[in-house]
Amino acid sequence: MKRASPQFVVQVAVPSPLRGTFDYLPSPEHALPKPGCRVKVSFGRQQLTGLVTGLAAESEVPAEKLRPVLAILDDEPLLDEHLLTLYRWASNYYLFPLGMALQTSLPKQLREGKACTLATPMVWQLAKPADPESQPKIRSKHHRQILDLLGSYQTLTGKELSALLNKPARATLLSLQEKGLVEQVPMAAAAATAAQVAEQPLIPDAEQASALATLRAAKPGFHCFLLEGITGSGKTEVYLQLIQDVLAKGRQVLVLVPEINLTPQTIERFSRRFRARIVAFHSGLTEKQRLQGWLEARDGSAHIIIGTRSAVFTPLANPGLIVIDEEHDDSYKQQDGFRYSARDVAIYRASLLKIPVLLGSATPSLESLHNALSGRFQLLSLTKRAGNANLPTIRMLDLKLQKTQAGISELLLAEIAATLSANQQVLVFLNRRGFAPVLLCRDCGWIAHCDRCERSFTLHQHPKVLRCHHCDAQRPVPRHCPACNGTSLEAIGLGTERSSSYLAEQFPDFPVLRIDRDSTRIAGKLDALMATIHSGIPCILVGTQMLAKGHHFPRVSLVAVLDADSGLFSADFRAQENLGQLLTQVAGRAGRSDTPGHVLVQTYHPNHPALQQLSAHGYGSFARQLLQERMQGRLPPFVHFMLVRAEANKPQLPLDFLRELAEQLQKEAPRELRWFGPMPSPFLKKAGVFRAQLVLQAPKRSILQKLGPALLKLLETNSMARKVRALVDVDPIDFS
DNA sequence: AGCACGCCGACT
DNA sequence: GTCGGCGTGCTC
Repeated sequence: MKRASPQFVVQVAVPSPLRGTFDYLPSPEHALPKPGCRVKVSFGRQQLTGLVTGLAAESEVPAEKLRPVLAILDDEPLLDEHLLTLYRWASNYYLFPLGMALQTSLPKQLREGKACTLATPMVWQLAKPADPESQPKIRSKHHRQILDLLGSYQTLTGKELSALLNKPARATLLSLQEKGLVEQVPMAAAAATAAQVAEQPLIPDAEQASALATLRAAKPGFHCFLLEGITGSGKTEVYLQLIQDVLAKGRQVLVLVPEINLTPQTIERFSRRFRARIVAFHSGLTEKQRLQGWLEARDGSAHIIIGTRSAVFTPLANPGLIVIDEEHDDSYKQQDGFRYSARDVAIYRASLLKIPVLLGSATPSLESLHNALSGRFQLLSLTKRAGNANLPTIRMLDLKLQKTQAGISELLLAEIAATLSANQQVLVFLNRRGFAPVLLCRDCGWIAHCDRCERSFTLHQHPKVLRCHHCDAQRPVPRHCPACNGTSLEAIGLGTERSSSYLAEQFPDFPVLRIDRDSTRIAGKLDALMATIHSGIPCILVGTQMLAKGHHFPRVSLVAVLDADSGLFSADFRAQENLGQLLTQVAGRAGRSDTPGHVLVQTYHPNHPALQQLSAHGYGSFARQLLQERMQGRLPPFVHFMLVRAEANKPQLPLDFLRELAEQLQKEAPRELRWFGPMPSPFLKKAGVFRAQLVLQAPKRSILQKLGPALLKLLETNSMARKVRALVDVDPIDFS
């Protein structure tokens, strides 16, 4: 039966793993909620906070099943139409439920349905004089100081003023307010006063100037630029000067950085340059601060928004530019749940917003490089180091000709000694934490291994414990072999603890600083280590990737890579790309000031073409060569992957599940689709769960995308669906 | 996911 | 006798 009056249904995305949105009736006593507003609804037996994604004239669901919206939580949309479209696209592209995608990137308080009426912070500014002729005289020094500060900073919060003056400012402010000299205004209104430049930009060199000229010459609208600039070439200066242009037009800038780069120093560099409201989303924020930053970005009072992966979904009132620093960094791809790539989402967002996006890296991903070389992105290059610093020379050190102890060859030992006595610092890179990756019984061959992951335990000495690096399992170190009771337990292989303690023995007069996830677990420890390094005293740094990214070590003149070989012969087709990026990034730590640096790479394969190319011609040429190989091997970025993984507590279930899936999917599969599997995952068992996977490959993303809905339906209707946890990873980077 | 219903085993 | 194990069903 038809309804008498026109009736709308409200489409709501709720935080549930179920796909699609759910229809509700508008509540009779309220107005229709607008798309983008949060609502409270009953969902099964629970009450949830959902987001209105649209209104429809009618529902496909039988009318008697429809329940009313219980409450409307926002008068005005929390998310604008653009952001809603972006979320919808991402949910669709990454085959992840919209309601849950929304949930992962909204501040917690908003997810939980709390009101978002956080008071806009008030700031002080100079009042417009009512009568310029009759300015009252300022006698108090304290009064004068405050007026001067407001004169130069334009707006400041009471807290900021107190901090600048180093004493409470509130009483003085109130008295100045009484005299009509200062006034308090909400932050948002204050933002109308544009961001300003606080520190003069550096003078760009010829390459920077040319990159900037290209960036500035671009017509308004969506453009994607790839800034390929070697370490130390001044990419950040290019970002800053472009950001300055955008701020001058009164628009906001979103800057994405890898987690490891979001340090106080990065934020400080931006705030030194610009007198602007900068919001940084980092892990140290309280929920209240996170919400505050989110709201400031949304209402436009924040000019610059810096954040990691999830910041790509920050609402922006007036966006003008997106910058993605270190665009090759794997941390832009979320590895669980909503498996989106913040880099790709950012590019799509820029295209929706019709604004430019600037990707920067010393070691661009092959995806971006391919886009740049094929003309989809515009390529900008910085090939020279700023100032008089030179690029370090890279030398291979053939381990076949050398004796090693704790992974360190005699020749390297001598180089380290020479560097230290020349008052320089040494960086030793080894991408493995702990003392040794294997504990072996020499008598019977027993190996300490984690039965939840079926992988060997890593032996740690500080504290002395066996740890599984794939789950959180931990065991005491046995004194006797548990299998044969023998005493010939031996640590096999190499970790940062082992190399650093050996180096500490060899160089007792110099500090040996180990920098990895273990040694920096305690808050403030990393800062303390960094302080020692920056004091400039000769010392040895031993560390993992943590050392390779972001930090500048001006006094390091020797970089040693203990083991380059694991990246050369890996089954993972991205291993060489990652090795090249890692080696180049570590090498870039050396010789950044006036001391020339050099890099020693220990390897059993000094003539491996990848290493040769890298050391002789640098990453740029190495990466272009790899692209050729990827094209011939029909690998990304020339084809695209989608990975379906199944997990269960019995070894056979995931495989059976995927076999059934593959069989049914085959009926729908287009000709261009290729299959790999189903097969057990290379990393068969993780934290006690057995895993299998099916990889789909196609020459175009759209082919995989078209398969999405059918795939999801099959995952739901699979006869084993209740016993198996299945997930889809679009554009996966981790196949293990 | 989250929650409830429902039908079988070892405990105060 | 019941407390609680987790298989199964459902969510506009």
